[in-house]
Amino acid sequence: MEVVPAEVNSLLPEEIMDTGITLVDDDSIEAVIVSSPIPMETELEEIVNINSTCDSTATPISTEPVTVYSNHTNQVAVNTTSTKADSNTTVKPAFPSGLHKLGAQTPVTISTNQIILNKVSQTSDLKLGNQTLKPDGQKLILTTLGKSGSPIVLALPHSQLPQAQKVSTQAQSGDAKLPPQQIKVVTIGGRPEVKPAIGVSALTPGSQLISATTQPSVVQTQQLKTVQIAKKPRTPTSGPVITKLIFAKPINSKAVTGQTTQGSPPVITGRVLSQSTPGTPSKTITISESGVIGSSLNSTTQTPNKIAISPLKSPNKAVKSAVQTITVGGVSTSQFKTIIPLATAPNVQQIQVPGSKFHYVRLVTATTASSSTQPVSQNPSTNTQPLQQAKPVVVNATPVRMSVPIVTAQTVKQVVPKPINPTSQIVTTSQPQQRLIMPATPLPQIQPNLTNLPPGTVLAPAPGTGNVGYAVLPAQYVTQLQQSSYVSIASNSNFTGTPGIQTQARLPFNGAIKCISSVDDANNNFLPYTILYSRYCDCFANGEFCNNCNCTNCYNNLEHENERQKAIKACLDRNPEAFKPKIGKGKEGESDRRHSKGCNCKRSGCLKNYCECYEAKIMCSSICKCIGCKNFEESPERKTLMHLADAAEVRVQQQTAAKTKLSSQISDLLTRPAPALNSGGGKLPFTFVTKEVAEATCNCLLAQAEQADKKGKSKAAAERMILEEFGRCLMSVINSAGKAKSDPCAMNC
DNA sequence: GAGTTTGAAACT
DNA sequence: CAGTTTCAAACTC
Repeated sequence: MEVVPAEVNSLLPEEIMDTGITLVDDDSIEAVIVSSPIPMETELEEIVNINSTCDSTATPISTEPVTVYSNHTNQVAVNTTSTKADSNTTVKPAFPSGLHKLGAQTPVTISTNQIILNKVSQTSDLKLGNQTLKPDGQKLILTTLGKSGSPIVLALPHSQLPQAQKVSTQAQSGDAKLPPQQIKVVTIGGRPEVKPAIGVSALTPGSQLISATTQPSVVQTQQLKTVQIAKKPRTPTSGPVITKLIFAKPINSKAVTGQTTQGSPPVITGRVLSQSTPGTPSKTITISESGVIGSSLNSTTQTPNKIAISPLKSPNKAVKSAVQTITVGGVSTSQFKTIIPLATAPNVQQIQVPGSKFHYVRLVTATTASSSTQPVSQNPSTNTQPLQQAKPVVVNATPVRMSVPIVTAQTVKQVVPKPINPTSQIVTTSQPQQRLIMPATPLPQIQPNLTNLPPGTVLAPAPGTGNVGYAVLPAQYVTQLQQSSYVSIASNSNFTGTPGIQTQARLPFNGAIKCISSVDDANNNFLPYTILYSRYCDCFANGEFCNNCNCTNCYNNLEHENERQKAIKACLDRNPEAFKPKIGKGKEGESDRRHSKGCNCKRSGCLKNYCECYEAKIMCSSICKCIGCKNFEESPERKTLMHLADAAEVRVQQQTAAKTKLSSQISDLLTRPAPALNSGGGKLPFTFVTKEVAEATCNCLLAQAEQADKKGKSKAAAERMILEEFGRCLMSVINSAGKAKSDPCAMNC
């Protein structure tokens, strides 16, 4: 069983979507540890535990420390030291120089920082843009799409090498719990300031190193995180299980204030992890790294259905977004999302769960279901390797068929307590609105009763009950995943922008409508990024992938990441400020917030939502070029509008309160026993409004009307007379009711 | 829900 | 920089 530790998800969308997150000292980079093919997903620690418990001696562990170092000649060399005959791989930075200028001067370097880890099973070289990947028998190839001046450092410090090897040795001795052919890893750097092999932190024993180091003096240090995909011994019948892992990680941060920080480091924005096993198609691990768009991070904001890829959302938009944050070890991080290794050639099927607000997806693979998945140990106490990772919860579901009512994630996590580093503990306090459950192994059916499982939850089969496990992950990933299933390495090789992907746009699952972008011209030629994405697409403008947008020919997705990156670059070329928040902090003495460019309204008087200032609930400033602006402090129109708005709001509140009260009273009345007319005590006034009383009252009112008419009273005066008469009638009724209460015969007499 | 208005962004 | 075009959101009916 393979699992992507939920912790990995801390790098994923939400975190990045945050509009106000301030890049503090670290930005995290996760090392990805991929061990070989496994049917199920689970976190390493747990896997280790499992292995030690269930099969501690059966599986010799060999780790494959990967040493990656970068030199300053813009080459990233990946040295892999493993018990296997791995050879070195040299990867040249791929990105053309054209991209380089972005990073330095433009905070946004989304397009410039991608790292693709290809696990190469092929003998031929891969070419990605300017990069040439030489498998050399290596299992992983690290490529960087980053700026040529920004070497990506995948370095295992020389000082660490022995240790890593030692670990490997220990593992082989049977002591370790890691399965054979473990990992490879991968750390991603790619910042300009990154320098080779500095300050690499050693992972816990059994972990492999993968580190990205940054310049020590650099404020933004990168934090390592690891993704481990444990490899279990394969049974003769086992088939390849994991096909791809896709992590889409948006870029960190958008500054609410609009202030930009200098030299914001690139952040991993997305990854596609895949794994190849002998006899199976090669799989790739793609890790894209994007730059932070000159924004400071100080809060975490997430739009549920969007996959954020950059901190571009304007503050006012961000306000609308649901904020999902979790605190991990005192550090606020985004909620994790986990993408689980999928079976090869996954066939994703949506599952509707009645009553559940989550979407589930069933993944059915074509591979044999009898694979090598081993029952997961449920004895966490045997886990002696506290990895600094969050762990997916492994649930020992009864003869697992995920059809069984499963404990909620929270419960599950309690069930599987595990000593972990506090900083890596996953605390899920809020859930995305969509979840996906994906079987780690082929399964004929899912009987969904799996609500409330947080992303990252791994449902493992009970021992001896089969090979099916599930993991919960956000729906958008599945959408992306599904799309990406069409993408092969070949498509990835289109990094140069070759018009290879064309017209194959696929509608999202629920496909909606928006972002209609052309892909072909009349000659059926590929139209490059300039029109790939509608500049009017909010998702794109906000640095998000489209998801459930109803787009037509939408390229704003993971599958078309290359084109998308180009589009981003194009936008930035046109306007370096394109993705910066429109609402920023004003000058000294001005209001706290103001539009960065100012509005240009002509007809709306800046008092409608057409005006970006008004929409942001700020007043126009000196930089606005609006005509007939009424959106200033002393504007009577504005004040009137504000008063009206306030009054309307108050009215709504009052109405709501009145309705609530009335509803409560009616409910109360209905629940009371019917008043006994002869009880002498429970009579209510309305019980005295008989037909006769009503007729008499109406006669009185008519009489008043006639009298007013005779006297030549005005309409208003007549109405007043009638109302006064009506009041007297009501008083009479009430008085009669009061008397009747004290004297039951009063009304009858 | 369809049609109109509006202004941002792109284009020339 | 200014005028025009395109587009999606806001608005109106």
